[in-house]
Amino acid sequence: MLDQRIKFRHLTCFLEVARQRSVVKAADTLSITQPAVSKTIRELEEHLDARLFDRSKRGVTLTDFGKVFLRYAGASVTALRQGVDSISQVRMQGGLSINLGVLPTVAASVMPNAIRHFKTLSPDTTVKVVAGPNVMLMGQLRVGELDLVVGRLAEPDQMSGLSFIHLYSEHISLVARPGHPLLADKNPDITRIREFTVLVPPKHAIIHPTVDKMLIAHGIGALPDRIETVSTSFGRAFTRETDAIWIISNGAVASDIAEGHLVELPIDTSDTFGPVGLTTRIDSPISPPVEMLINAVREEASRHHSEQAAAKT
Amino acid sequence: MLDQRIKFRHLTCFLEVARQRSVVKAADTLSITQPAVSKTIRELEEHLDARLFDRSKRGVTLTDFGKVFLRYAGASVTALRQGVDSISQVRMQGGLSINLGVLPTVAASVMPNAIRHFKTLSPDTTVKVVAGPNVMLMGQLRVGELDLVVGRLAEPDQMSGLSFIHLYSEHISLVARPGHPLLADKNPDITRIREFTVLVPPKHAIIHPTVDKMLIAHGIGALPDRIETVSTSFGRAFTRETDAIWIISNGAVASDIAEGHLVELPIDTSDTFGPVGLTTRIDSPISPPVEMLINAVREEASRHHSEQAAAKT
DNA sequence: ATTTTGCATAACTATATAATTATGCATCAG
DNA sequence: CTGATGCATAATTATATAGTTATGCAAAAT
Repeated sequence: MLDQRIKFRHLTCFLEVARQRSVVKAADTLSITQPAVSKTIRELEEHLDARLFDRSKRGVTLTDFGKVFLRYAGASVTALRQGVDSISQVRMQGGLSINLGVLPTVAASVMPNAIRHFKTLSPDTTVKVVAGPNVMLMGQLRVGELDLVVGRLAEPDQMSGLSFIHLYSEHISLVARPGHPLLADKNPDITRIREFTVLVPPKHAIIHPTVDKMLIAHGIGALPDRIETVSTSFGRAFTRETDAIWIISNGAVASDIAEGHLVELPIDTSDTFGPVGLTTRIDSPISPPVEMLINAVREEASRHHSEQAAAKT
Repeated sequence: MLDQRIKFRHLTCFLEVARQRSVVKAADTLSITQPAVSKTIRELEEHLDARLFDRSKRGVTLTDFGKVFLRYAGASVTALRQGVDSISQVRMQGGLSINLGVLPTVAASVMPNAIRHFKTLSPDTTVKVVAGPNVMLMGQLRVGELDLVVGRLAEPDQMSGLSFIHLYSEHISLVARPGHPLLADKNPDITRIREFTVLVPPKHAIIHPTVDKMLIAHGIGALPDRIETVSTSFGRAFTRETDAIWIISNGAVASDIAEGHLVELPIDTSDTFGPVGLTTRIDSPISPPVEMLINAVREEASRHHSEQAAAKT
């Protein structure tokens, strides 16, 4: 049971004594007298009903209890400090803000609902949504310009210092407009896509290497007539109006497929199965607002996913 | 600046009022009178120099400040609660313990040093190291029996509810004893490995599908003479004493290769490049001791990695 | 138009607190 | 042996606290 009488004074004093391994020095930096420190520590020990320091005549050392408690005490005061800080931040800027990077896969599927849900929970937090090539987003995330990036797991060499939270997995799809010539055949020869314009992800896209591998695995070499694009809005419009074939992560076109605007080509893309999730920095702790957004995205993703699974049956 | 006079009484009272949206109800559940709650909230507001609630005649609502502060206040009391809990845990069990799952890749390379380093930082924390098939370890992690699993990133479908922190990436190696017949040729025909006994990871190993794909890509079908094993000690001994070829993640045999006990076959395994890292649960927050261990592993991994890079030049 | 609801304020009281100074006591260095 | 170091304890004091009861007051409900 938590002793309500514990003040932050006790914790900061404890932390200072632990850091300095000395009551006298701690008293000095805290600008109070030595007996005051002694007494404060004793109070804390009484409240916790555990000895935190071993006292000797040559300084003090943490007991096992103290060593353990040290971490939690630090976390506790840090949290409160952040709380006080963010209050003044709200006062100055008129609100908190989250900077969010969004990759194409989720930009149109999971994220709109997730953010909508988050905004009902926390309407005063400004969410800034940034789209762009994943290399750029990961760079910004690492530097701290972004708090969170949602999308496919980036290539290993870009992941240093970053943490990945899995949401679901998806594959890459080849889609075309309904009534596309290739679809006339029930089991079309997939190498025939070389006869058409193909929209492919550009070099810097996460799925580029995966797409390459898949094409090779299916015996399709270099595509003679190709357009490289990241723009799903362009890809969507272009594919619906021409005979072009669009190679794109499934999430980006899932709703279009469901609504019949686009049709998936019958090709085995199981090799392209890959994880979609949330990427964050490791070093800086996740702030509560970001944590709330993460939860909202996770919830929405699982809902979204179960819907998709249901739709397939 | 943090007001030292803030007590946990203030925070818990604040949290309760925020939760109930009512001073009267909060007073009830806290078993004190309504004016006491009013006063406590006012004190907290004075200490923070910010209004936390809008008072109306139909309950109270959080202000923007209050909404923001709420999260941090929650985090702060949670941390202290955990601290108090872990003290009693230490008292009962005579020490904290971390349960750690270790996959073969890192069992012999990164982890020994990492844990040694961690023990110098936190000698009183018992570290229990569990090895085993990854499916089992991931299951235990999800249930809470393990706090952390270190190794290759598991297949997407096992990653739900888990978070992955990238450490480095490695590929899969084909190794044999020095002086192996295949090595007589400078550029041996790799399909000839079918002529030998091959040790391969079993079905439930993380790298199993990757190995399968690689074998197919190199035009090697089913292996006629194969032994499936997870045991690196068996694999190591068997490979050194016979003409068997061992397909195993590079990390598990890196030191043997460096010391000349085993030799890598010259085969392109770049497709098998994959992330190695730390897997944790998302929902339960990472406790300070586990966080320290994570840092120790990360440090050791980057040191280890830079050494490897240096060794290659 | 009352009554009820929900919170604030005031007045009061017994404790608790947060310091202080003065002092004691063991250990360690010289 | 002596003094310095480092912490604990005691005595003291002004202030803060954590509650209490009693009361007020505006909005909402009846």
